[in-house]
Amino acid sequence: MAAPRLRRSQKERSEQTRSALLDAAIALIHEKGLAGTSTSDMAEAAGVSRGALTHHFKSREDLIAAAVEHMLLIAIEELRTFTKGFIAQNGSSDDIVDFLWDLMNRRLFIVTIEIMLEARHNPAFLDTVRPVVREWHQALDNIWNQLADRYGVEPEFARALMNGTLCLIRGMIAQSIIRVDPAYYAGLLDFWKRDVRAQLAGDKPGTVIPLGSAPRVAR
Amino acid sequence: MAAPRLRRSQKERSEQTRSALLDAAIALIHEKGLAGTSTSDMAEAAGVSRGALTHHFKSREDLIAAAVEHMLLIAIEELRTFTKGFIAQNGSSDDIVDFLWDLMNRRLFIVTIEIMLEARHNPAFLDTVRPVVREWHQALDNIWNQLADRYGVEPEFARALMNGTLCLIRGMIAQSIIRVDPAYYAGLLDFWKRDVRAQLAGDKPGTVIPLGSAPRVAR
DNA sequence: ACTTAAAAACCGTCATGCTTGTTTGTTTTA
DNA sequence: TAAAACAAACAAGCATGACGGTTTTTAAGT
Repeated sequence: MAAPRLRRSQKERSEQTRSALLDAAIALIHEKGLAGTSTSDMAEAAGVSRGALTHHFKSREDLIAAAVEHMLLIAIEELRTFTKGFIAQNGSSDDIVDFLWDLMNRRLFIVTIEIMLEARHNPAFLDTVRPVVREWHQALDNIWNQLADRYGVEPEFARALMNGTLCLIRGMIAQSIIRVDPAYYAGLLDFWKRDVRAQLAGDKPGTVIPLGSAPRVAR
Repeated sequence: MAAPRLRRSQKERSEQTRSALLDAAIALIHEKGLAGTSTSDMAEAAGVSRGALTHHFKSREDLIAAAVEHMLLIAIEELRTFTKGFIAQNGSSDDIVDFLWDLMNRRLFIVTIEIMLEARHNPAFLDTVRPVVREWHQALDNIWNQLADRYGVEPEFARALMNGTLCLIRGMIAQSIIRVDPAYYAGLLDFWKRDVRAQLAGDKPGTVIPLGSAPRVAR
């Protein structure tokens, strides 16, 4: 944005500052943590005054909640786009695992865990974010069902498998905060992808066995 | 503690207040989050004055770090005790999964994730907690090795499997913050336990197949 | 087209409350 | 009597929400 347009409609002005604040909030929560992100920080990062912030959001918490909703709605959109492509191109379960890993690794996991930890002891905040989180899980269920269809397994089974995938990814990212070791995580993910493949092919016994990245030793 | 002993040695007094502060810190971090835990809170919860707190710890961060170390050392001790029992009683991989789930679910995961999120953007703090985290992982590796021995698989393989277990558990607890559904988590854990069993029995093809809790449908 | 009044967006200051670390004083033990 | 443990008051800083004032846009009205 070289030179801001000299004349913008009220709606444009409003939407632009609002949007800038939402983006800044997410970026700051990711970078400095929720507790380390003050309203002044957010206003400054968004390039607006603190007064503008208070004009658009009635409290800090209100802004945070809106920012999280904003982020999740975008993620849901990405997920839906991916799902369409997945169906169209006959994707494999590996693609889903990779996609979720990338998606969560950007900012999604860190920001959501910051939010969840706050929500854990702030019931009002929890109620605020609950609806959009529900929407997120519905979008996930949708792709799980597509997967079940594709591999001819029970939806229940696919859901368990994929929820497990998400949990594993969450846990891996959590660990990656202190243990920086891309190869380790890549290995773990490969391990899991093979496992998922085998699980989905479970009705064809012959193909199931070769899991795990390391050779086994006779007992 | 009805009536505090009227006469305690300096060492006793010191150790008692120190210990009370460490315990209070962990309890409060678990209950109200790291950011929501002030030095006044900790002193009050420990039943000592804030002056006593500042006498024993040179800063809030110093106390927090000591408390985390305290917590992890206890967890390491528990892990070692369990490992001994595991070997003595010829335990199964299920026992390990159950043990880790219980252990992490008490306070360990929530508190560590609070700490890790802080450490993520506070290098000095990260350096402080790193050594004890390393010790924790060494204790874990130890039990992984025992497991590998027991099932006659490559240590590398057992480590991958068990690190995956830990990641899964972490992710599950993270999700459990917003989704309260014990049956769901129990199911996921069963699912995983079966998978681990199959993986460890991987060199005996015939026994591998029946994973997953839901029946499969022909394609 | 031009003026003008209202509304919306925006800005900056102020008051309040909380937190931390410091410091000075008191009690308990050695 | 000295030192350690403990207690309480103090000072400085920061964050939030409130508030009064300013600029920009909109919508009439003529």
